[in-house]
Amino acid sequence: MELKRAAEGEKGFEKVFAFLRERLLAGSLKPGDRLISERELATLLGVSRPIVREALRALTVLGIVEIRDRIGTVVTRPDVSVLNDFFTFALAQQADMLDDVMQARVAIECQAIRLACERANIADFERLQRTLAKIGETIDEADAGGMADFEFHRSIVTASHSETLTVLHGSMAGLLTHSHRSRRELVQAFPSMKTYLIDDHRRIFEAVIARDPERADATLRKHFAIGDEFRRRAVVGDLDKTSASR
Amino acid sequence: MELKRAAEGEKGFEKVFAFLRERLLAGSLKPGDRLISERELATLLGVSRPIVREALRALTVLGIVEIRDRIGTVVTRPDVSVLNDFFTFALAQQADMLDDVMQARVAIECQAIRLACERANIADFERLQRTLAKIGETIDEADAGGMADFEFHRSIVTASHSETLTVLHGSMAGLLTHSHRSRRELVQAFPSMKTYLIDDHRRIFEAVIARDPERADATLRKHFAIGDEFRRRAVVGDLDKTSASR
DNA sequence: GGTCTGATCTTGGTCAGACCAGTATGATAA
DNA sequence: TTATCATACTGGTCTGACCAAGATCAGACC
Repeated sequence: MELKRAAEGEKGFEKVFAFLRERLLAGSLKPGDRLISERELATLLGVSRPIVREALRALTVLGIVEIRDRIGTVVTRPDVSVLNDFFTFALAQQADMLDDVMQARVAIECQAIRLACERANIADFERLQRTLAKIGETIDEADAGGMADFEFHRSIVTASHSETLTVLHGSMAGLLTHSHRSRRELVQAFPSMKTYLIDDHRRIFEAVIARDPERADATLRKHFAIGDEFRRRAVVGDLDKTSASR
Repeated sequence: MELKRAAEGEKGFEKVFAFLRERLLAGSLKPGDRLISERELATLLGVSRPIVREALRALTVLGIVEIRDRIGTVVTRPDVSVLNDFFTFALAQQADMLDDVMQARVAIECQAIRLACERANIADFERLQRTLAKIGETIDEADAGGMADFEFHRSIVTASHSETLTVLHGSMAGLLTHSHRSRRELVQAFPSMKTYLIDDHRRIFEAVIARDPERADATLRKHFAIGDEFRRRAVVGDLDKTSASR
């Protein structure tokens, strides 16, 4: 059997990992299933328990499996946290990747809003409306304001009813949260940004309500572009063109 | 120090993982660095070696470090394979996620082509031209044709010069490769699709050359939409009205 | 008879020490 | 100075053991 040969050919960790991988991919191990105990797995595959634990731990960080203390190991549904971890580490080692991640976020969100225009239901509309209102209410608070902004954009993605888009967006949005907040801090100093924030989001909302993908996409893109412009000016210290003072 | 408290508060695996995570995120451990040996790490953190190995293995599957036999553990640059693994597992357990992943791919690629219009250089143009030509040459071969198609789209993303987009696209494109190929198999049976494939890709190429983001995005979107349409018809077994379009 | 309680089995979590097989290095011999 | 070889590493793995706490089931109690 090639399966057995493969299991014998690889050693230790790889053997166990491959063994479980096959079951997972083949579908014989589905979410909710309990794996056999570590000891059984060890004797079954002819390896030691520490090795088995390595493999299980590997699957754990991949979000495939969950090790429950004194209960057993169960298969879980793939989770966002993996991507989160990945992007976190990736970003830490390449700070210049931040703009890059932002691009990816724009990509996801623009696609999401198109889908949202087609698939959003009443509940989605209501959530969008709520979060939009929240943006108006919290316009003067840095933290709450940033949160509201985040929630609004997340609602858009949720309304797309696309799990993959939601997952990807969620994993990146976390990293970009502080960027949201830093933008919000600018708002405090420069009231003229308020109109930008409120009006822009409202226009986006209206486009979704109108179920107009093209307009929604374009409006959202413009929204991001303007946000970029603000940040660019902030770097140069040239924020006066919006109001006065400095 | 909270750092020490955290290290003491958590146990075993978490302790080691958190310890390394901090160094990685703080930047005191950069790609290329060699970690101290497993034994040292174990005594340093007051845990056993198997536990250290669990943590190292976890970082390995996350693509953060690489364990080299009899050499040591070195920090690597985050790799695509993690996302690949994740999507593979995720897809295996939720087959209906395929269309969803396709949506994400469209999202990434449309954003990428916009960036490509701005940032592509001569080399990118040349690669696009080569892959475009390849599509024409291999139009009658299922395998080679699918590969050429894949390469063309990949070239677009590469031309965006965005690492994140490239990584995401790469991790999803693999899963969708066979979908490409199955489409190609249809080509064999229905020659009228040839014009669609060749002309569409050429139009996309021209839009990039013209450095027109809007047109490129729109053309690419249409390309995907038509592809969807073809697949839809294939399901219904109604592939004759190809040149009609909508 | 039904319910509660507790001993026992099992599970994950961890440790200590050991052996192997190669690598890297430095000391010794040519 | 160079070439060779012993030794001190490294990761890779195994064995066997202990702990704490959930799971289970038998026996005691109501």
